[in-house]
Order: sequence, then structure tokens, then C-alpha cells
Amino acid sequence: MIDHSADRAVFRQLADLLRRQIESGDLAPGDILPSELRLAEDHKLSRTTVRQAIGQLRSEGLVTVDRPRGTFVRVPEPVELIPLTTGARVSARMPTASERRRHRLRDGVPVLVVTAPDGAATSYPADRVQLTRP
Amino acid sequence: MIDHSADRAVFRQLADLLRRQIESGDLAPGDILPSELRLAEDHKLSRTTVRQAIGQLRSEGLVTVDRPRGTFVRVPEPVELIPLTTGARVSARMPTASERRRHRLRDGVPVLVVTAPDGAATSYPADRVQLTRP
DNA sequence: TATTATTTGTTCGTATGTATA
DNA sequence: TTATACATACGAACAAATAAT
Repeated sequence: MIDHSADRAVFRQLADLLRRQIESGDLAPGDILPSELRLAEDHKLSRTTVRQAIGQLRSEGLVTVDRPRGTFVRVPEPVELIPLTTGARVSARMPTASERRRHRLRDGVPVLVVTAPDGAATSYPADRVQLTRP
Repeated sequence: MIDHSADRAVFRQLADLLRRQIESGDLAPGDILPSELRLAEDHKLSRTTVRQAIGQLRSEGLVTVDRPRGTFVRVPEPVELIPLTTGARVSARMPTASERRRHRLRDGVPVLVVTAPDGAATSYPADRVQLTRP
């Protein structure tokens, strides 16, 4: 599976492989991934490289780490619908440190930012909120 | 500045330090950060640790790397306003690999996903698009 | 209750590759 | 051509938190 002579970096190849398993449902939401050491042994890689791959998946929001229990495929959160008021503008970005704390956001989860006509901005956790235009 | 005896990981302390410089404007959009080697020397850290800190800022969308010129404070992109049609739902998440390619997204930039009442979903680069409710 | 094993987190070091000025 | 700077990948060691014995 992993091709050291390939153009694509080894850690990206491992991330691709795990991502495919997640997207295909082979690794379902809530499932635990093999441990870093296990992945390193199975694919003949260093743990450093395995961690790079997992870090990639974390930044994509596909897995969450519950230390030291293991790394798990993210389970979708229940979504709250919030109606947009007239004149509102919607953007999205990665959260600031304080937003991460306030919303208890995990890696790879953006915030939705709603700016009212008067300039007041409110941010929402993008994994638990959808905005609606009624 | 960096306290090895502190509870917070050194690479997080360095990320905090650089983040503060960016947020205060001390490092302005378009400015180049000190090189990894320079940061490592200045703060008496390994380059690995410096890279962890910069990787954190990349995943937050605060800096972009133009290899091998250097690492730069991200410059805001011109924003296109797109009106929401009635019944649309808006969410945000990190892009898939194909979305990253298609929209030429850099690290730490989410996508805005608009789902029409018929279920058709469209994704937009969150650094160049804002959605409006007219 | 105490100890051990497991697993992720942090940090160091080293080496080589690649793209740019 | 050379120097610079980031990217990738290896290895090693210890810490911290949870689970198992």
C-alpha cells in the first residue's frame, strides 16, 4: 500500500489510506483506529510519520483523539438550526483560541460567523449549528 | 518568554507568542516570519518544536508557507458576496482533498456549504466568499 | 488499593530532498 | 553554483493519563 518511491509523501499516503477507510465506512463513526505503534509496525513506518498522518486527519476534522484511550472516527453531532435575520452576512474560519475553549471545539472544526447589519458578529460551532434562510 | 517548566507545551507557547504578534499587528499581513532556524536559535528550541508551532498557526489559517521563500502572515482575500436563496441551509467544515484542489485552498481554510431545499449542496472557499441574506 | 501496561503527547537529534534566490 | 529555507522521514526518550491486572 505504502510506496516509498512514490512522489506523494509517505505520511500523506497513510492519511489517504485511512481517509478512504473512513469514507467507505470500513472505519465507521465511533470506531477506534489502530494505535500509532500498531500502524507504524503494520506499515513499516516510524511513529513520527504515523503521527503526521493522524495529525492531517485531525486537522480535517475526520478523527478525534481521546488520550490516552486512542484515536476515533468522529461521530456527527446533533445539529441545531438557527434562522438568519435579514441583512446578515455569513462567513467561516478556524476558531480563535478563546472560541475553541468557549465552544469546546475539537481539532478541525471551523466556526460559522454571522455578522448583523450593525456590525455585531456572532460565532457558532460549525459541527453543531446550521444556519437557515427561511 | 518560553518557559520550559510551564504546564503548557513549549510549541504551544511559541505559537501563542507568534499569534499575539500577528493579532497585535506587530506582524502585519504579508510580513514574513523569522525562519524556522532563526526561531529555533532565538528561543533555544529544536527546529522540530518550531515546526510544530508553525504547523499550529497554519492549521488556524493565520500563516501560509511559500516554500522555500518563507512563512508569511496571511493576507485577507477579496470577498465575493453570494446571496442565499430561500430555504437554503448553511454549514461549514474543513474541505475534502478534492475541494482543496478545486478551490486551491490553503491550510486552515474551511468551506462554506450551501444546501438547497432539493438537497443539492455547493461548497465555497470560506476565505473568498461571504453569504448574504438579502 | 496498588501496580503495570497501553496509548498518546512532547521534545530532542539527525539526515536527506527540493525549490528558490 | 551556492546558500537558504521548508518538507519529509528516521530514531530515541520521557511524561501523563487511562485501563487492566
